[in-house]
Amino acid sequence: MARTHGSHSDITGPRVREAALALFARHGYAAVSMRRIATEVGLQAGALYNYTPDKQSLLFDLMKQHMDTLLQALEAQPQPSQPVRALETFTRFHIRFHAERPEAVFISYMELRNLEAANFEVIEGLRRRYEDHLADILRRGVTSGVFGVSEPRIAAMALIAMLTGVNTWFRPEGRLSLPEVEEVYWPMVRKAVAA
Amino acid sequence: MARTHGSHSDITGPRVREAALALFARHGYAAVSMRRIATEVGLQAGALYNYTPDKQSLLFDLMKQHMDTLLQALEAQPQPSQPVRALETFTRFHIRFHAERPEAVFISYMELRNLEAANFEVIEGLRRRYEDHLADILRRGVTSGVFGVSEPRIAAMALIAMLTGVNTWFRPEGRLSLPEVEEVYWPMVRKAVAA
DNA sequence: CTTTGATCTGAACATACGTTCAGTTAAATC
DNA sequence: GATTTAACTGAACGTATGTTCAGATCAAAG
Repeated sequence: MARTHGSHSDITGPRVREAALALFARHGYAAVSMRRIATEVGLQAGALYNYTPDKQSLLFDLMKQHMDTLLQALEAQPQPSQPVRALETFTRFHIRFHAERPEAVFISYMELRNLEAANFEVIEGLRRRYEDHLADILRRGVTSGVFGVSEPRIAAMALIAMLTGVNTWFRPEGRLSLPEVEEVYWPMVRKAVAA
Repeated sequence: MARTHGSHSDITGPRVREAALALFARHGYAAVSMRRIATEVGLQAGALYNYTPDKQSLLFDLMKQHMDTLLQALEAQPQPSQPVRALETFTRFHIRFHAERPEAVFISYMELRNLEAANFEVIEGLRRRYEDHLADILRRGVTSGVFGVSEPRIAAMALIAMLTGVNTWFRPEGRLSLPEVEEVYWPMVRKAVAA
C-alpha cells in the first residue's frame, strides 16, 4: 500500500471534512473556497479531489452524515409508551444532540438552498422522518387525552423550531449548563401541548 | 434635473433593492453577484453603484430597514396592560408581520454572518430590543402571577424561535390561512408560559 | 435649440473561483 | 535496494468576481 507526506488518507479524509464543516458553518458554503479548505488542512486545492468528487458532494456528505447520525441516535433512545414521557425523552435528547454539534446543525439549517435538487430531496426526506417521530408522539397523546393540540404536525415543527433555537444563544461556558437548559425548556414544551 | 433611459433614480433605486432582496433570499448573499442583480433590473453592473456604495451596504441596508420596520410596527401595536393580552397581541403580530415578508425575514436570520463586524453590532442591537419587548411582557406576567417561567429572557427567545418557524412551512396558498395559523400557535404560546 | 447633469454603458482592473492533470514524492512491499 | 502506487504538488484551464471610470445618452431647464 501507499503512504504519504506525513499524513494518511485515513487521517486526511476526516480532516478535510472537519475543516469544511468548520468553515462552512462560519462563513457559509458559497463564501468558502476549495483553496481555503485545503490551506486549513495543509494541502493544495487539487489534493482535496482525492477525498471528494466536488465541492457540492462535500456539503451534501456533511449534511447527510448529520441527519443519519441524528436519526440513528434518536432510535437508540428509550421510547416510553406514555406520551408525556416520550415527549420528555425527545425534548431532552433534541437539546443535547443539537447543542453538542452546533456547526453541523447550523449547516444543515442554513445551507439547504445550496443543495442541488436531488440532494435537497434526500435531506428533506430525512428531516421529515425526524419531525414525524415527534408528530407521532403528539398524536398518541391527543388520542389518549393528555395532549391538546389541534395540528400535531405543525405543533411538532413549532416545538422543534423552539428547541433548535437553543443553539442561537447556548454556549458551554455560559451561565447555564446543558441540564439546566433542559429544565428551562422541558416545562415550556410540556405545557405548550398540554390538554 | 436629469432624466433616464426609461427609468428614474426614484424607480431604479427601489428596484435594485427589491431584486437584491429576492436574490439574496433565494441564493444567499455570497452566491449572488452584482452582475446578476443588475441583469434582474435591466442594467449593467456598474450602474448599481449609483444606488449603493458597495455590495455589503446593499445587504446591511436591507437588514437594517427590515429591523427598523419591525420595531416601528411593533410600537404601533396596542400595548395591553394585562400580560396575557399583551402576549396575545405580540404573538399574533409576530406571526403576521413575519409571514408577510418571508424574504426579508430569511435574509435577516441567515445572512448575519456576512455582515461586517460594525454592521452586525447594529442589527444585533435591534434584534435584542425586539426580544426585550417580549421578555418584559413575560416578566410582568411572572410578577403578577399569571406566567410561570424561570428564565424570561430565554423564554422570550424560545417563543420567538417557535413563532418565526412558521415561515419554514407557511404558504399563503396552503391549507391554513394566516388567522388559522394564529389560532394554532396562540394556544401553544399561552400554555407554554402559563403559571 | 443649446446647455446641463443625472443616468447608464462597456470595457477594463486585479483577483479569485472550481476543477483537471502531468509529474514528483516517499512509505510500504517484495 | 528495486519496485510499486497512493498522496500530493504546482501549474494551468476558462470563467467569474467586486469595483472603477471615461464617455455616451437623453429628458428637462433656460
